[in-house]
Amino acid sequence: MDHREYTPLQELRLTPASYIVLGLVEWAGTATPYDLKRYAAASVGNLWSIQHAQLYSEPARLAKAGYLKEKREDGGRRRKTYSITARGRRTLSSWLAEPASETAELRDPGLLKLFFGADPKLIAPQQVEIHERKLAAYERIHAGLAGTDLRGPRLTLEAGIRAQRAQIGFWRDLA
Amino acid sequence: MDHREYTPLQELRLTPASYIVLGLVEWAGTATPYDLKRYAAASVGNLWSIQHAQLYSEPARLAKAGYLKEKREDGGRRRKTYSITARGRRTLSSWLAEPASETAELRDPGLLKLFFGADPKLIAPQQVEIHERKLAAYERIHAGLAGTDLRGPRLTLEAGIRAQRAQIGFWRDLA
DNA sequence: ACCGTCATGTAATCGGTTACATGATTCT
DNA sequence: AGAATCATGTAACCGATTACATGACGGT
Repeated sequence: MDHREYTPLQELRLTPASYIVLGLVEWAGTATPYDLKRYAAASVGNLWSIQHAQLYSEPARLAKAGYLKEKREDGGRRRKTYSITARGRRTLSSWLAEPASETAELRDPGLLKLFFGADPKLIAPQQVEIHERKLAAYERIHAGLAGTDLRGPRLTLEAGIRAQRAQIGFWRDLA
Repeated sequence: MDHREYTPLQELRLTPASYIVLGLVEWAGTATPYDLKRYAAASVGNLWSIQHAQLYSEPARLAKAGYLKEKREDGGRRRKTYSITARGRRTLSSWLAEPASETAELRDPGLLKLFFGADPKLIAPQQVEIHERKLAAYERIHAGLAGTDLRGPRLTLEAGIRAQRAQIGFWRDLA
């Protein structure tokens, strides 16, 4: 008797990058890797950046596993266009429904230097500058989002704004 | 005529993990991978965590490139012990001296879900809980550091504490 | 025509993670 | 004595980054 179970198309680990792709494709309805690149750069990229090459490999992986549908255009470039499948949609929404258990790390190169004894006077000014620039960018985008129905991105930006303000305060006090 | 330049022992990219190892080894004077694991878990790990397996491979890489000296003990376990070389020290301190240009990303799984439309009511409570726990841990460690000469770690913790407070505020307001 | 930048994609490499393994201690 | 946890290490895999390439298009 054969006890092997039915294996789904492919077993793969879903990483944050996977969910980013799934999320963007669902939002867009249909997208080529290059579209994804532009969407990501203008939105999630601020929170969680992705290399453009991965926006080619990751959708392919997801398609092979049945989360996305892949369609190749016939003409010249033969671009690939992706759309989300029912399975993909289910996976995405159940990910959204369960609370995130993992905690984020700071992973700030500036802080790392500080940890190992870098001179605060030396690095603080640049850090202030960096975070202020980020803050300004966030606020600009946030303003552009007012009145739209993009609630998620708007809220996320607000979190980012608070984070930048906190860091600016920290480095200011140091300098 | 031969134009090849003198090549250093090995060309390798120094990643944050490299500097963490260099920094810890310099601080400790001498350390085995297992030592590094313990040091990291108790200190930098809060800011930038590292898998323990990498604390075996990374020192080996660094040693091959001349940043660390590797010594194998003769007895039973034949453990490897690392210490920093002059080259390693130079590299570390010049890294410390130049300001960090790259900016840190939030990379918070909770925020990522929020971005893609997760229900705030659903995830906010857990996020508050997570960040409060982190905050408490940081404050405990910070208290234990008072009066020591570990300036870098102390300052870093203060940054972490501010960051946690900012996030707690954000998620509280959401809920 | 030429040059630079944007558009679009593939290939190769490697850092980092996960999985696997086994000896030593401590606890019950 | 057996179980559980700590100590210590290697192997394999793979996601992510870097490098490489070429076509289209707008400006000079």
